Amino acid sequence: MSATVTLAHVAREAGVSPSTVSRILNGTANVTPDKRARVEAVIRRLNFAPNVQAQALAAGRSFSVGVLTQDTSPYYGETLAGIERGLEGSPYHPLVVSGHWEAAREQEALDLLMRRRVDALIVLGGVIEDAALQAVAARVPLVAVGRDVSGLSERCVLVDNRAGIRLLVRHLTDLGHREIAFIGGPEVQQDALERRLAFEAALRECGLEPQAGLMRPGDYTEASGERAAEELCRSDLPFTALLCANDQMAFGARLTLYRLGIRVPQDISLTGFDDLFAARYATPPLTTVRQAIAELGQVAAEAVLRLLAGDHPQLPRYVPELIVRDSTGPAPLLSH
Amino acid sequence: MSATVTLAHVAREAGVSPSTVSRILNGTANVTPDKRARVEAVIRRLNFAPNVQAQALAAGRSFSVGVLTQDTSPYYGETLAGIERGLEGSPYHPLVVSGHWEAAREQEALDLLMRRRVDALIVLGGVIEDAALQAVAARVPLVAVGRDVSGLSERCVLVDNRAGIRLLVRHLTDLGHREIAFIGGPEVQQDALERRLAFEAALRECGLEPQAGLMRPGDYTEASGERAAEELCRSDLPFTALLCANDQMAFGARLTLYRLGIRVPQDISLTGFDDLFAARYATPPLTTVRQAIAELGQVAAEAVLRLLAGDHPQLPRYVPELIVRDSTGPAPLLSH
DNA sequence: CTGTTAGCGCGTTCAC
DNA sequence: GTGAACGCGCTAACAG
Repeated sequence: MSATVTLAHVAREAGVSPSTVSRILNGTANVTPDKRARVEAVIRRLNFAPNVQAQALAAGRSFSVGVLTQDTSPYYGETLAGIERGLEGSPYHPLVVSGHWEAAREQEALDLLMRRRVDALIVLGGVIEDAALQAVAARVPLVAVGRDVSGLSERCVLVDNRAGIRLLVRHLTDLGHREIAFIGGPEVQQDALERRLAFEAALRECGLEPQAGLMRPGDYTEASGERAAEELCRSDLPFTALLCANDQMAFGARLTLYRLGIRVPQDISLTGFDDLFAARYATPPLTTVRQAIAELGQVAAEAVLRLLAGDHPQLPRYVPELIVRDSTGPAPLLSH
Repeated sequence: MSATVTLAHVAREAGVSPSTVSRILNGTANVTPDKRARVEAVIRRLNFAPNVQAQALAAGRSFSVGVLTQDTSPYYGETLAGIERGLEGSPYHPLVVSGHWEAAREQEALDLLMRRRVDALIVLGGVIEDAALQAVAARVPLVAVGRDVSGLSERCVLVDNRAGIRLLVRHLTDLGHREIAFIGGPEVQQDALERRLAFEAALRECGLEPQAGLMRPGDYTEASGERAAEELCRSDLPFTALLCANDQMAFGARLTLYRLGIRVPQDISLTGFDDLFAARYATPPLTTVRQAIAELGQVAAEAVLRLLAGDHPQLPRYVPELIVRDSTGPAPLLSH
């Protein structure tokens, strides 16, 4: 059990003071070339690696940015990948904790991150009150993704859910669909509510009236999409298109349609929202709205770095893009 | 900018010594009820949260376990979810870093984790030399998943790739398939090599001879499966089943088959390996081998906790299970 | 039971 | 340019 090498060991071995070693490590001041060479040699020989905890304690910064995520769905997986990429090259590293869409657990996660003295925070969604986020934002730079935190709007990376849903509805009505069913997300979440409202509004814009019987609640999971689609198909209300509030539910719905022998898109057109990586590999490939999730994560990370550097970064507004694939087609004559 | 509250503040405010506060925090020793009550009140009032860095430095343990993962594929996503679950309830938290399947970056990741003084390590796959892992294993408890590290075999959570592949091949031959194509993984990875060898062996067991023309290399990504399937279909060698070394490549291959108008399973039977969450939602649902990935992660995490507690946990051996879904069916008369 | 004294490993003044 | 001394916030002997 080789005892850990410390900066002091290096100093002694190199015949210099600890401060000198520290200076070389951080480039804090000039050091004679030969001394520097000597120290660097010792560092390599002893395989010295500075204790980050000690550095953090002494310098007052931990070089870690806390990330409050929610679950392990592909959605957050892709966002985290973006964050990792955004932090790459910087001395900062992400410390990820899940809140599981429960205010209490989100608060615990935030507490944990604060106790670990993260230098900054990235918040992905969540249902915790804005006040709690404002509180932590008062202590460290904070950027939120997919959620508009009151009082911190200029620190939020958002997509325009309204516009995205409208693109889908337009696309479907252009194809001749008039009876469009809808599976929504958990409305405790901002975006889920926005998408449902946007769906109803877009329908009206197209001269159609939302029908309660064609709208089912889901919770953004595949299983809920599967179930909701079942209910919709069992009811006798006819529809030729099924718009799901996110891709995962569309995947679930796809399974139900497959089981019932309903063809996509010949019998029913199917759409999602998010453009998860998997959407392209669905059968048939899923028509959806691109959120560029990974990019959102990366942008958030970069914004955090700027904040940490004392900047006041301008967060870009993201406009969703319609991605037409094979899961949508002309409306059939209503028959099933 | 409310200055951070320290243990010393609490002590002063409560009229006790810092040690007493520390004792109450850690339950290190008995304290008079009234003193304890007084201190706890102050803690709540001041909203005191101990600095984990300082605790780590003083106590010599950081309460974090490092996780070396590789990429952000669903495979690792599910494993990480399992690890998180396994650590839940314990005072330990995961610190995740990606190695991107490059020895150099994996080494960097390990260095980073050691500098952060993680108390233990969980290694997911990777291509770094065993020696490097043995080196870190000498400093902290280490558990590896999906990789057999020489000298640390009793610390490795493994699945029997041979057995899994054999289940698939048997399943296919039982269905009458004789011409089975194969898309393999990157053979720098242990499991990919094992699976390819197992495929050839299983074929022979069934009295069939592996045909080089029906075997294509992939890299475990959807895109590589897509491409490899294209090549296979363009070649004039007939086959009635396509066995992919993992689910993701099967998803990619599925897209190619869809594009070419080849029906699954009527024209070609398709199989994967891993049983990712998404396998059940493929169209048609994918026949595959269950690895219980999330469980593997959880088991690894629990093993690490036991090691940290001084135990010598016995890691269970995982036997893969064949999951028959709709992507496989009787072999058609060769025609396409 | 509880306060006092030392560090944990490093960064950072401050003088030299 | 460089070393000595001090402090970051907390835990752990050590006495009492």
